[in-house]
Amino acid sequence: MIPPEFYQRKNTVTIARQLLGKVLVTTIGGYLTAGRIVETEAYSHRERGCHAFGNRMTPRNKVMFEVGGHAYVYRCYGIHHLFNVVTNSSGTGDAVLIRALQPIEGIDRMMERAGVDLPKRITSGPGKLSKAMGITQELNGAWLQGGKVWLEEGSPIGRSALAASARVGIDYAGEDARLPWRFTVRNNTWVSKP
DNA sequence: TAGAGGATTGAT
DNA sequence: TCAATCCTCTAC
Repeated sequence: MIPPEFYQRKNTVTIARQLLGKVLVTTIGGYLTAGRIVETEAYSHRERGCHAFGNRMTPRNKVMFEVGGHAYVYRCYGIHHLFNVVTNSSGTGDAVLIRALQPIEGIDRMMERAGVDLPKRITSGPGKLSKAMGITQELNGAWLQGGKVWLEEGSPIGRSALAASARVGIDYAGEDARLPWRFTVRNNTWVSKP
């Protein structure tokens, strides 16, 4: 299990990069499901793409201001749940969005939850991967050290296999939308299509 | 308290 | 290209 210190470092962008290759595990509903992280996005309170921009705290995003190592889950477009890992120190407001996984354990269960019949369709985006893993807003604020959800060490991603690009779906962030803070595993089938 | 809009998805 | 769908935030 990855210790709290991993999440509590200052540089959220570095954490987002290092999360690639690690394994997200949930035991929701009594079923073990796990997937290797192949796509992440960093969000810092210093830029407009982030819910916590300008240290703005609301009932929705208050978990982002907890100390690194918590889960931040929120509903988007009234339909989808998005799963984030809170980073940095208490009161900062940084997080990393998990956008795509390569299924490892419980693939049948994940397909059933997502309502699809092809493994490839399970995690083709942040909304669907949350559904497949059983992640709901009940996990908002969960401590990522066992219990229902946590991360494990996986296979590290080599420098040549790592790609950085602009983040998705935050046009409203203006200049900040162009920051190369989306990290993917190059040529990996499971990375979401833009 | 009303109104606008969103870190998405899948069908057209 | 666009609707689904509902919670959250902002302004009045």
